[in-house]
Amino acid sequence: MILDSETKAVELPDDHGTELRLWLRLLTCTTLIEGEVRSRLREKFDVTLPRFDLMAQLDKVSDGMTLSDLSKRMMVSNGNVTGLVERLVESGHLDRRTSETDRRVQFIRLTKLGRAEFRKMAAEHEKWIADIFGDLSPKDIRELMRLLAKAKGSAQRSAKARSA
Amino acid sequence: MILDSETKAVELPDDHGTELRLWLRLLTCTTLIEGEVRSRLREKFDVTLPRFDLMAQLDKVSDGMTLSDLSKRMMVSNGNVTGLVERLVESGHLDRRTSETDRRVQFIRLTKLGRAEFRKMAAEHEKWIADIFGDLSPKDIRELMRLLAKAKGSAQRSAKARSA
DNA sequence: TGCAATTTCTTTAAACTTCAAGCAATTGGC
DNA sequence: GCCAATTGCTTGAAGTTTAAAGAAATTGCA
Repeated sequence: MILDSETKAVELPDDHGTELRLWLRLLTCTTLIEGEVRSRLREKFDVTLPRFDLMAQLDKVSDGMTLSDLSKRMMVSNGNVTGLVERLVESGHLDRRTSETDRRVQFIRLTKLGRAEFRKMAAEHEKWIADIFGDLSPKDIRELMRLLAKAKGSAQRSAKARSA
Repeated sequence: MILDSETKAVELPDDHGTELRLWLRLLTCTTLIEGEVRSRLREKFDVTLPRFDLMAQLDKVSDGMTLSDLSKRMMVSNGNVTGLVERLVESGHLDRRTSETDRRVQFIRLTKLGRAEFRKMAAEHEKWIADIFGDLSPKDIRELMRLLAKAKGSAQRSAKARSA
């Protein structure tokens, strides 16, 4: 143990091991849960996770969303969304129509079928998530929410500093 | 607001909203950081995240690892690892040799080049992560570690129960 | 021993993903 | 109005990923 002049424990200047371990744990945890959700979606509804995620974004709004909005909210590339939407229009879950005022813009909406199917899946999905986090107390959840918000803020600060 | 007989706020029996919000926040946080790490790896070292992750697994051991070990540790499919290893052998970062006692098994190792390049990247990577989590106090980190461990355990319990 | 089950790895098809380049439309000076 | 910059979206190439099926080798048990 290393102590400073006032006899408090201090870190070595470049020991960044704890942050790295935190990141690996965060990643493991997310990957584990994501894999579980992916399996269940495929098994029960024969749907992929990206499609579910995209429909989840659209379910939040009634009047549709542009491709750019979707890619920002899903934090994936534009080209990615183009392909996903294409396949979901093909399967009858989505509906696209071009903006009247800006012919570059496409508004994407859930069709009646798409919304109905999504709602069924979402109800199950919510139960799965509740079970997956079932061992956490309400207090644990509040603390995690708080600390993750702080981590997110920190990551955004770091990303912004780099790109500046 | 719903109150129980002792006048404390209670949740509706199947309100699983808090767990869902927790999951979304966890996912957002991880996606954000992962994207940032991916960008920096590409920008500074022209390497993809999956390749970095694979080399990170191999760097932990001196005598190599089988493809199955790799796929378990990375939590990805077997076929996925086959392709990644193939490309990394091609580029001279990895080395494969067949087990003498079991001809199905391939031991994969970092080459001298591979290890040298990885070490350089890893040192930078560790600093990036430290910066990304820079706003968190040591106590925040400890708490997050603890709660994520609990979440992981809970998720594993849930996954196991389903597959049983 | 014999052979069914298991394990290790590869292959295949389809989907997902990013990045970079490019096209079309709009916007914002001037 | 003109035109450079920006915005919204698509395309193409390369790579990653999964799920499923299959090949090869080993194991275990009757």
